[in-house]
Amino acid sequence: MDKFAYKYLFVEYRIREFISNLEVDTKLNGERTIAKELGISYMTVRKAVENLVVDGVLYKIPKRGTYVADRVR
Amino acid sequence: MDKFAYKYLFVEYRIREFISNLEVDTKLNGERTIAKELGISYMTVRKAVENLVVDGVLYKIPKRGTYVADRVR
Amino acid sequence: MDKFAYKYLFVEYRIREFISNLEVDTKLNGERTIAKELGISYMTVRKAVENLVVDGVLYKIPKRGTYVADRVR
Amino acid sequence: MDKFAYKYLFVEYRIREFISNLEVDTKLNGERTIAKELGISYMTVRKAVENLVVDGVLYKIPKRGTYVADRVR
DNA sequence: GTGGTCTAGACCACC
DNA sequence: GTGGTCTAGACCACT
Repeated sequence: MDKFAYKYLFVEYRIREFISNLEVDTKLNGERTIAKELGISYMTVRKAVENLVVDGVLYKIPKRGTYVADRVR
Repeated sequence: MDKFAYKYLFVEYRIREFISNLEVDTKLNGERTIAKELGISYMTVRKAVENLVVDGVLYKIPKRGTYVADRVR
Repeated sequence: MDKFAYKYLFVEYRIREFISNLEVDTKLNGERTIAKELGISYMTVRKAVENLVVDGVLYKIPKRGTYVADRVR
Repeated sequence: MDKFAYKYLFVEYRIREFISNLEVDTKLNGERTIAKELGISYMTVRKAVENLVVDGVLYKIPKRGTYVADRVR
């Protein structure tokens, strides 16, 4: 983790790793749950997820959840 | 439209009005189409739609479209 | 209040009214407090304040608060 | 810069880097100046700065300037 | 000079 | 066709 300039880059990496085995449209755990799992703050997870949405790796449906998109590599 | 300080506020109002009759998850026209319909630039429509996404009124799935969310009013 | 198409327009009106007597740079109550005072949801206040920031009537300093700006008319 | 998927992510990174040594409430250069310095368009800088404001890293006072917020790291 | 809005195009990746 | 990014200008209000 030391090699990441920002924590959220680390979180992004971990999420990418985690979802690489998942089907497209799989629902992820909530951001607060992920935060607890990684022992990291909610805001950091929020930022990481947001970036992954921008990257097209995840997509969000408000009030429903975050899902694996089709640009997972 | 004259009563709106900014065009994007006008666009927000028009979209809110338009979708008030629509079911959740209804797909909207593309942003470029909306721009043409309103005789307004694409980037301005993007800003309005983005605001409505922040408000939880719409949600976007990248490369797929923009949809009515469940926080309409 | 019936004459407002959206609640947040009503809230905007009330806030404008309230701050019209205040000095520039006066700190407002928190958005959740305002929500309770008006008996209205936090999200609605959030939206109203956001619009007033866009209008230059209020400005926000993250983690610190919302303040009366100099465009109060 | 090549390692960033989008220019605005590069700009975000550069600004984060730049302000990491600065005091809270330090005023940044104007967005057009930053754009020229980085040889990039004004609207792209605006998007990056907007993201950093959402992140709580910067805050803006309209017509006055952009400042370092207290959530720097 | 500042942030804010707006235009009228462009190219990209993906579906 | 979709959303997303980006450009290179413009005009505005206010400081």
